[in-house]
Amino acid sequence: MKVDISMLLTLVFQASGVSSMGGTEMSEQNRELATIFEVMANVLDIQGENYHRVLAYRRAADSVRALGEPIDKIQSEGRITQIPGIGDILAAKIDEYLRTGQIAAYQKLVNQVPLGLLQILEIPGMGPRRTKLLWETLGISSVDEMEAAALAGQLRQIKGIGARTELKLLDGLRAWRRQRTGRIPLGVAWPLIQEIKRALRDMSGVLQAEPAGSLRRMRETVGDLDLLVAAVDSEQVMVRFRTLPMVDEVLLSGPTKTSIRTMDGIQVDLRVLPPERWGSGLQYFTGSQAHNIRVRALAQEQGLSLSEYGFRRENGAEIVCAGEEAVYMTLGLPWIPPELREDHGEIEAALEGRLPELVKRSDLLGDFQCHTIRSNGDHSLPEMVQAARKAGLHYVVVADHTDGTLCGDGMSMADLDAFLGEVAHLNAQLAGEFRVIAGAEVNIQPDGSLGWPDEVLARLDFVVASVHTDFGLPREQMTQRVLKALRNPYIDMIGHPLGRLLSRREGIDLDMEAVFQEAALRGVAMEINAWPQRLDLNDVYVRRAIQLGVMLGISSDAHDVDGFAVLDFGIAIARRGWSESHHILNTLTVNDVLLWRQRRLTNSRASQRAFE
DNA sequence: GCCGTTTTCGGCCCGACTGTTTTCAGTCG
Repeated sequence: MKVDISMLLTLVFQASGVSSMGGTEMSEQNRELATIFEVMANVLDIQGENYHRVLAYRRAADSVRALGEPIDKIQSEGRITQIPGIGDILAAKIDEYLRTGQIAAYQKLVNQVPLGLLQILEIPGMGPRRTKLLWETLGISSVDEMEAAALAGQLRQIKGIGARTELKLLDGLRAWRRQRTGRIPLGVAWPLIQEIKRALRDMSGVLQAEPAGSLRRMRETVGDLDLLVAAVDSEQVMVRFRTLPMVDEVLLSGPTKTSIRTMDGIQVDLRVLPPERWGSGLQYFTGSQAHNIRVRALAQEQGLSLSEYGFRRENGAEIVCAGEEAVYMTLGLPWIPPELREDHGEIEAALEGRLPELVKRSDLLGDFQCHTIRSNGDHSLPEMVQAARKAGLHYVVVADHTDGTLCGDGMSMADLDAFLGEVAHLNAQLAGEFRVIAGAEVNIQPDGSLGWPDEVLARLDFVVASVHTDFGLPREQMTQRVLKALRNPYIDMIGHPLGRLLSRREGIDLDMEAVFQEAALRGVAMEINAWPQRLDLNDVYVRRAIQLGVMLGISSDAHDVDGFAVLDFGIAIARRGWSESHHILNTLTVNDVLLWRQRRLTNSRASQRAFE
C-alpha cells in the first residue's frame, strides 16, 4: 500500500499539533520532509530501534523544520550535508524525495506499523515500549481501541501496567483528546506563568522564581509550562503550588517536582532547586533538549558530567553553579541567551565568539503600527499617543486601516485632512518629547494594487501595506500580488507578511524568498507583528530576512491603550531570529527613520527617471 | 544515523517520578 503523504500529514498534525507549533513553514517541501523524518523516528522508536538512530531522525526533522530557506534551493547549491544532523544517508533520502516526491524507506516503514500507533504514542504516559506492547499483545492499533480496552480493564493484562496505570492512561487519553487542537500560544502561557510565579515568589524562603523550558526560550507556542523555584524548604512550595486556585488536578508530586493541570487543561510543571544549584538547574530546564545535548557533549570532552545539579569530575568532585553564567563559563563559553538555545548554530557561534548582541526591549524607540477609533481601535488618537509614551516609546506610527479592508469602518480619504490636522496639532503640543507619525495600513488588493491611489499615499509619512482579503490565492498569484505592492515607492513596510492567525488560520501561500529579495532590493521593511495571535514574521523567517539584508520593524498592532505591552513578544521573536538592534528599524530615532524612508523615495524616483 | 584536532568506529545527557516491582522498566523532560 502506498501511503498518501498529505493524508498522513493531516493525521500527524492532528495528533501532535505540529501545524500550529512551528507556524507557517519556509516551504511546503520543508514541512513535509520534516514530518516524514519525524514519522520515521516514531516508527523506528516503536519498533525498538537503536535510540540514537531514532534521535538522529528527530534531529534531522528539527533541522529541516528550522531551515530558513527552501530545501530544494539548498539542494541545488550542494549544501545539503551542511545542515546539522544531515549526513550522507539522510542527504540521499532528501535527494530521493526532491526527485520523486517520496522516500522508499519511509513507505516501507509506515507499512510496517498501523498509523494509529503514532497517535497512541502522543498520549501522556505512553511511550514506544508500551505502544508496541499494546499492539503486539492486545492488537490495539488506534486511540479508540485503546480507550475501549482501558475501559474494559484489559490494559492491566500487560506486564508493567496495573489498575492505577490503566486509570492514568485513560486520563492521559482524555487530556490528549482535549489538547489535540494545538499548543498553547505564548500570549496565553506568559500571563499565566507570571500569575503563578507571583503566588510562589511571595513565600518566605523562596529566593528565585523563573519560567523555564520553551516558555523561557519564548517559543511562539508551548506544550506545557515550566516554572523553576529556588527555595530552602521545597515541601512548603509544593503545598502552595498544589493548592493554587487554578489547579484542577495534581498529576504527580515529589520533593523536587510537581505537575498539575489547570482548569483550562494546561499542564504546569514546578521544580524546586536548592539555591546554590540554581544556575545549573535553570540552564538544564531551559533546554532545549538539543541544546543541552550539545552542552553536555562539550562537558564530556572536558572530563565533566553535567546534570541539573551541576558538574561532576571523574573523581567525583563537584562544581556547583549558583548562576547560569557559571555553567557556560565552566565550559569556556559566554552566556547564551535562552532565545537562541535550539542548537541552531548558537554553540558554534559561542565557541567562535560571534554570538549576536541581541536586540532588547529598551532598544525600541518607536512603534510602526497602532489603530484608533478612526478604524477598528478602541481609543482616540490622543489616548493611544499617551499610552505609547507610557510604554516608554518616543514615536508611534498611527496606521489606521484604510476603508474597504473589512477591518472596522476604516479611515476614508475624506478623513485624511482631519487626521493630518490632528497629528500636526498633537506634534505641536508634544514638541521635542514625542512624535506622532501620520500613517495608514493600506490593503493589498488581490491584483497587487493598493487600497488608496499613490497621490493620497504620498501625503502620509509612513505606509504599511497588508493582505487582509483573499487569503486563498494560489502561490504564484499571491507572490505577484505582494511583489507588486513592494514595488510601490510609497510602501514602507509589509504588515504581518504571513497572514496567519496562530491555531486559527494558516498563513497565505507566498514565495517568501522572492518577497525578501525584492524587499531588500527596494529598501522596504518587513513587519514583525507582535500581536500574540500573529507573531508574524516568525522566528525562522526573521533569521532568513536578516541573512538576505531585509530591514525589519516591530509593531504592536495595538488596538487599545494596553496593546503596546505586546511589544515584548515582538522583541522575543526578533531575538529568536538572531536580530541585533541594527536589523530593527524602530531602534532608530524618529528622524533617522524618516531619513531612511526619504532615501528610498529619492532612489526610487531616480531609478524611475532612468527608466523613463 | 551522525560525527570527528583523543576519531572512519564507537560513542551518542542524565536524573526524577511512578507503578509494579522484590530490584527496575518505562516515561518524561
